[in-house]
Amino acid sequence: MANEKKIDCVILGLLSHEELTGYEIKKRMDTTLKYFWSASYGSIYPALNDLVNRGLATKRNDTNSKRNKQIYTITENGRDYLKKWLSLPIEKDELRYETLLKLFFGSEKGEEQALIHIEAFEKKIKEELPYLLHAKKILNEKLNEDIAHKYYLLTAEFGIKTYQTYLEWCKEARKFLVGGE
Amino acid sequence: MANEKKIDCVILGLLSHEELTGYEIKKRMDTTLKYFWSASYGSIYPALNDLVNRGLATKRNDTNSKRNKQIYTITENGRDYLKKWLSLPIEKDELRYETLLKLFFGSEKGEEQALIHIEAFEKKIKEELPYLLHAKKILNEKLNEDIAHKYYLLTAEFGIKTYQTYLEWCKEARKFLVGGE
DNA sequence: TGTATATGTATCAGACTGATATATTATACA
DNA sequence: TGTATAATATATCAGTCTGATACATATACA
Repeated sequence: MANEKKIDCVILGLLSHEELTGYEIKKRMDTTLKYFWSASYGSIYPALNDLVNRGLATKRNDTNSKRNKQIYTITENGRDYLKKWLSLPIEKDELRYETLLKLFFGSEKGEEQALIHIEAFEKKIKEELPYLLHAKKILNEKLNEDIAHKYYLLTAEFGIKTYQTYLEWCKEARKFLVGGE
Repeated sequence: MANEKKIDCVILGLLSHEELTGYEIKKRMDTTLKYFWSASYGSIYPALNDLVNRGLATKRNDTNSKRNKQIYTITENGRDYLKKWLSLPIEKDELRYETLLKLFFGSEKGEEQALIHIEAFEKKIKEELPYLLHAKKILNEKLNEDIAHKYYLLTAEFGIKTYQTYLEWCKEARKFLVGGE
């Protein structure tokens, strides 16, 4: 145990809310989950096959659709597996910010280059923040419709608060770099 | 190009400041850099051999030490390579927080379990924050001793601000989960 | 003297990414 | 109505990196 592959757990987590295709799972990753997790096709599709083989999910061909859609559904075993994983202590929370890495080694290239990276970071955060704010608004309105919304809201709130802090830091960092101190 | 392996760049970044052994590089990763980057022995040692083969670093046996120490030094080519990488736009800033992932799927196990994860997260942040605050103090005192300290300070400040925000979020999240709304 | 901890190098199975290939269907718009 | 473009959908793979482990020596200290 404790050898739960992350990709299996994320997929089961998503399937615990709704039936999905591999493509739809990737979309959820790239929109909703991207603020704190990510996954590639190269891990999603093999994992889906594996989950079916282990009886944690079932696969059926969507006859309604004209496409060759494979719809995946979580099984009771899959739900148990997910619950067990959710009960285990967190193994790792990891930041992997290339911006901070390049800034840390910034003396090699100087202030001008550091400012470029900070401003690019600021721009990206400013672009993404509205999506989080919008999600918060919608989730607050529909808070009673689904128990899961409460948990979604907590993670959205986390993103909003940290992004706002990032923007404050950007401002200070720019000032610090330009104005000596 | 733009095919710079991250591990090569981090190592060259560290070597641009001082000569180091593989073991010391790992220590820097686990102490200073861990707030925004990480690396394992499994990538460090092969990368060091590779850097030497490509002429970006040199290796010499420490004759002073009784141990079989290999000390690595950055070359001029290595410094150029590092500078080039520092000038390239940031490819990816990534958060990988298992805490948020488990919280997002929290409805499956309920509030009690969610609180456990939030409190564990809070505890870890509270333990780590003093190190960042201490680093900030030291860096501020020695700001004039080394140009690099200015850049170290910026990343420490980033960590402090975000960690403080995390703690605020923890407080609110606990309140939100316990007190209905 | 013993033993626990720190220093130091190295390797490997397995997880995951990023890119790419391939094909079909929906949609925009001319 | 035709057609180019975007979106949907699945799949694979070389290469990167982790986490674990193995092994050996040096140092602190009891």
